[in-house]
Amino acid sequence: MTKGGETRNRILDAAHEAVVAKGFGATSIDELLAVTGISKSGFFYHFRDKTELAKALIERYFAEDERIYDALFARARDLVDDPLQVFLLTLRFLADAMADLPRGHPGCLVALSCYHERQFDASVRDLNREGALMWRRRFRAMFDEIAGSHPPRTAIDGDDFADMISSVLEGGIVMSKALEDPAVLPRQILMLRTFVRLAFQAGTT
Amino acid sequence: MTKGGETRNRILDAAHEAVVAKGFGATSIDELLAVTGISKSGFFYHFRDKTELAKALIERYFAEDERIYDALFARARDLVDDPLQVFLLTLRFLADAMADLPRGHPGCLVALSCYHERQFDASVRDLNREGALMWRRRFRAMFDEIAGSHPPRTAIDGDDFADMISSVLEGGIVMSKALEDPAVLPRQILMLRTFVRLAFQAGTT
DNA sequence: TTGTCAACTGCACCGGCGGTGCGGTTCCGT
DNA sequence: ACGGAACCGCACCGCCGGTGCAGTTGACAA
Repeated sequence: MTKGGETRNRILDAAHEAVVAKGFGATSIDELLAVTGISKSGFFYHFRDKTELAKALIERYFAEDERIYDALFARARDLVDDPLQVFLLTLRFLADAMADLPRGHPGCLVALSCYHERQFDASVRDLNREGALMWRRRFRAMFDEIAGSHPPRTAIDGDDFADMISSVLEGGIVMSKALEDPAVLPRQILMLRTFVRLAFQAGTT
Repeated sequence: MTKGGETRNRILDAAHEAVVAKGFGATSIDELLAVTGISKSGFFYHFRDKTELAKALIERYFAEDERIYDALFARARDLVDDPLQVFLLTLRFLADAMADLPRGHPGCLVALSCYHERQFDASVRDLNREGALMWRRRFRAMFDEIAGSHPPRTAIDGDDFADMISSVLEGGIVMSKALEDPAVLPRQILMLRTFVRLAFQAGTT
């Protein structure tokens, strides 16, 4: 990591913390300068403008997101074999992980960008879209794998199923925030787990 | 309606349109003045500050939201009797209504407030919480009514079920925006319908 | 008819913020 | 010894949220 890269990361760290806490619009550049101890010129050396900061933030967010899901799925695959059980266990892990966050999920940058306080340019929208499609592909693959051995009880479109996972996660975060109750998100993830179970399992357990 | 009330509403109309299109932070007061033709002093005569504008916007949004759901449920109750069928039909109506919006759902003010571009004060948070609880009560009542005649296939908490409805709606809006595809939201509502069907119906249809 | 009050207008001004421009400095690798 | 990456310092701009205050208009009530 070059020295420039380190500074850039320090700015991104500070920015991420402030943005999830207060939103992008309410996070001023001056404030990030104060936290990181960098000068204004230094900031604009690394980022052309605030929008580019947002882009970098989202890119980093997706990378981290990928890493987390990979780890969660891998852990579940180590413990069970059946694709359906892998997915159900992953959702359980995810719910546990969300429940362990004392102040709840800090907020998803995709949703934050959608409710763009500032009108972002096309590149941010494309980034967002690509991220959402990444989720769709991931969960869609899982759906196909499960459906291979467990015929769904009712006709379900794979993409719709995949989007449902993302929707409940995004919606769960929103509802957790709105209700000011961090427990809502993990409980919603478990509801999603129930849905998956009902969709694929013949039994009533 | 007094003259003052009319002007206030005109401001709120303009504000609502701009806010769902660009976010709260990106909507300037000056811009609202230009659209409504009112003076800056006039604006601040009606609203102490921008936060109070947000509050008024959210209050109006909830009132409209209540009205819409009441109408949807009433229409469904007119057509079918069984509580489960009423709910399934309502979800169908809702999906159709969302599909009819040419540019998709413009965005929910609750989610917008949660991803508060500006840090809103406690009163806005309370308003948001009250709105989310309103949803919970409404859908919870529906759940209880259905569960009375249709024992769920698996143990489901009523509040979690109710929040699931809100979550999928909120998440569906986010995913629709992220994927830049208005069709995602209605499809997610139909997925939700599938979930409700699976949760309560013994048959596999 | 006069007074009163809600509902504004017009204008000057403030501080914060995003952003620009530019000249200088420090330090690291070659 | 030199060039370039990685900054610092500072002056300046325009927009925006917000304040303060004096003045105007029109409806309605005494």
